Amino acid sequence: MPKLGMEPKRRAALVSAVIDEIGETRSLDVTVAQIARRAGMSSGLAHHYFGSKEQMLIAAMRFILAEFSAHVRTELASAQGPRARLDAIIRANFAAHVFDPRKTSAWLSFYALAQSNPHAAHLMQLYQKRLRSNLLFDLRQLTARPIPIAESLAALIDGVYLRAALNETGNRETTAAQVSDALDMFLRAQR
Amino acid sequence: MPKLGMEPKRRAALVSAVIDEIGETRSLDVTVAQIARRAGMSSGLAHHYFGSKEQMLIAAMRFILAEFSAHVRTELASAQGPRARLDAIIRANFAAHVFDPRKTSAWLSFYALAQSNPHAAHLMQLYQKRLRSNLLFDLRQLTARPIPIAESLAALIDGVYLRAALNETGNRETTAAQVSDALDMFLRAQR
Amino acid sequence: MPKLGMEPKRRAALVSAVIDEIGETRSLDVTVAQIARRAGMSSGLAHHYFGSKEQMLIAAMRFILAEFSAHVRTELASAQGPRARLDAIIRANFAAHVFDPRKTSAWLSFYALAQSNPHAAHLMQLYQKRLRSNLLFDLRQLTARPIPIAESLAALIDGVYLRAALNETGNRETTAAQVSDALDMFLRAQR
Amino acid sequence: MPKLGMEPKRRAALVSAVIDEIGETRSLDVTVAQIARRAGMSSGLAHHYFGSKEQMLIAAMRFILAEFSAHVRTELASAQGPRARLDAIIRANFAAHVFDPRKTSAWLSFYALAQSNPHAAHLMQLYQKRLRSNLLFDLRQLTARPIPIAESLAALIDGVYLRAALNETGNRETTAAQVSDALDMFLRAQR
DNA sequence: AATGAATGAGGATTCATTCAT
DNA sequence: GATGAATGAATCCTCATTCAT
Repeated sequence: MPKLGMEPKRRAALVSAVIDEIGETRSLDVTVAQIARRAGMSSGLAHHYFGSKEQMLIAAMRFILAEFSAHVRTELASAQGPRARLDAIIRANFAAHVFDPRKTSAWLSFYALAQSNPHAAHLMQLYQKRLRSNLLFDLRQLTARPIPIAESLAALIDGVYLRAALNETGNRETTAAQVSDALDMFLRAQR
Repeated sequence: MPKLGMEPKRRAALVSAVIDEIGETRSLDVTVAQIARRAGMSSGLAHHYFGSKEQMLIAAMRFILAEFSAHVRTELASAQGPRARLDAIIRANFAAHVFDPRKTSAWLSFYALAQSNPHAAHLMQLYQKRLRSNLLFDLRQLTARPIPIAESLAALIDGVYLRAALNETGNRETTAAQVSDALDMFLRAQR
Repeated sequence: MPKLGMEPKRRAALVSAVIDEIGETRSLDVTVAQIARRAGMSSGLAHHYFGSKEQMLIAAMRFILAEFSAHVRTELASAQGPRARLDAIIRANFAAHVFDPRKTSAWLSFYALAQSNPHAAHLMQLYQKRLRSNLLFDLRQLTARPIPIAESLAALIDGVYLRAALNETGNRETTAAQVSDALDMFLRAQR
Repeated sequence: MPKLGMEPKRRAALVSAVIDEIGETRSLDVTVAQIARRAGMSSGLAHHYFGSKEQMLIAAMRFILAEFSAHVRTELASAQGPRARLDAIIRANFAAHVFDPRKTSAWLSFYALAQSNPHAAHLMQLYQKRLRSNLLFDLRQLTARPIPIAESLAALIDGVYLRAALNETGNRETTAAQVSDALDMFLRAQR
């Protein structure tokens, strides 16, 4: 059974299985056995690749974050001008794959995990810093008080995401528009 | 040793212990034994009063919610006019005892729990509905489009709270002011 | 099922089960489940009382040591004069219950354990110190060079015990006599 | 990479790794993976050469025994007369490489293993028989009662070694002298 | 009411061994 | 020969829950 170059595939399958499993149970109370079974391998192999359950969870979190970052970059690439770029960021935050119930469920669980797990906390801070600096970069060109707006906007994005994750209404278009509108208000109020 | 009228005290001690324990471990991974010990009784007695661990968690969540609601009412009682009342609500959301790390930690954990536990989900919805209707009541007197503003404001409050819970910066005055400012922007933009 | 005052009984039953189990498998590779079953309880309860498997092993070692010490004291109590006391000590080291295959097997395993386990090492040192000081006390009255004789005698006792444990010849009378004879030679040589 | 004549080297490397690993962990709780890694090969290859972990342990024990035997022969070769030969044997038992903590640690672990493992028991008996017959051969020329002295001397050697293994005092010169002195006493007492 | 003894299922992790390549 | 992927049984330990007293 052992094949060459299986490691990346196995790891990817496990990370995906972690997200699926969290999405299905809607909690972090998933067992390594469940994850491994879903990924089509034994629990022993899962440990062989990740060392511990915690590492699997962190890898899943990292994956979601990386995927999200990639999406932000893609959206930004095709945006013209600071206001359009801000909309691109907002859109990325509420894109289909980010809003996928499996992902929102995982993300919300990771918020809780970040309270007690240093690795998760670190990743969460990374996400927050990136969002903040992305927002600041464009806001600086649009307003004289970019910092409070960036912070409010970041909080708003997280808050909207949080509520959406909990209610699973999933009205994505509305959601992104709602945040974009709020941004308009912030900007107009500064004038 | 059985005394009359102990039940309310025992239940209160347990609820308090649940919150303390969650606050200390910063997660829901607390054991009934830990909770009971902290509350000064045996784990058997804890079960006697609550039937299950889940009920203890729900009771703790309910307690936090009730305490918060009471605080909102108190703040509202001394507020004059719709704008002042909105500030009262905002203030209540970031009051010392609500912002207490033990409470934010518990609240964030409950967010995660609400995904998989129907009782927790129900309480969470209750909280959200109350906040929404409280905001709407006053916003209706200040703007022609109260609903989107209420929703954005609610999301902002939750987002700010979420970020605070994670970062434990705990700069409460700033936080409340930040949200109040955002509200001003929302209102001004509507004019 | 829970009864009052069960703890001492349970602990004693577990300690005895540990020794029996080690004696039967003739190694430390015994499982908590086996021990608990032999002691007539669940593995959970075994952990409840001892916290860990290691603690159970240490408790068993401590028990054997205590039992041995008590026996030495008993033998010493009825011995008259230094030479007779030394014989009493030697006799105690090869008494029936000490020479019980279950005990020798456990003791030999503990020798190995003492290499890597600090608690076991500590108990082993305790045993060695006691033996040494017991021997020295009487040797001081019989010879001008008590220390080397005490050390040789202690090593001889341990060596004879070790060989007996391995070979299970169990010729106890011969064994004790052999050591006593050696002691005579040591003493005569000093004169 | 397969080279001719690698087998003896691989086996030697593994045997050496077993001893090092036991010496380092001071217990038999070493994994095949650790051993193989230390020997610079995969765990699969280790099995290929030895078939099982048990065989590796036995091979290590056999190696130590063979090395020791060779050393005894060397020492004996340069000894003149029975008393000197006995000293040679004693010296060999406490020679630097035999007294090496890695070796004493392994040897003590093998004592424990010999209780439950027939192969280990067999090797242990082999060692004991050889020591006994070596001692007897020369004692016969020095005393009328060679057997009890041989047995006491063997026990003394093992006991001293055991204590040294546990305490790691490693005062080799003293140790050998102590045993040689004891032998003198035994012999003098017989006269 | 109150205790804490008792259970036993469940879960993470380890590891010798096998085997496809 | 050589690798290391893969398995899965085994084991320690935890913990919610029950229940005799």
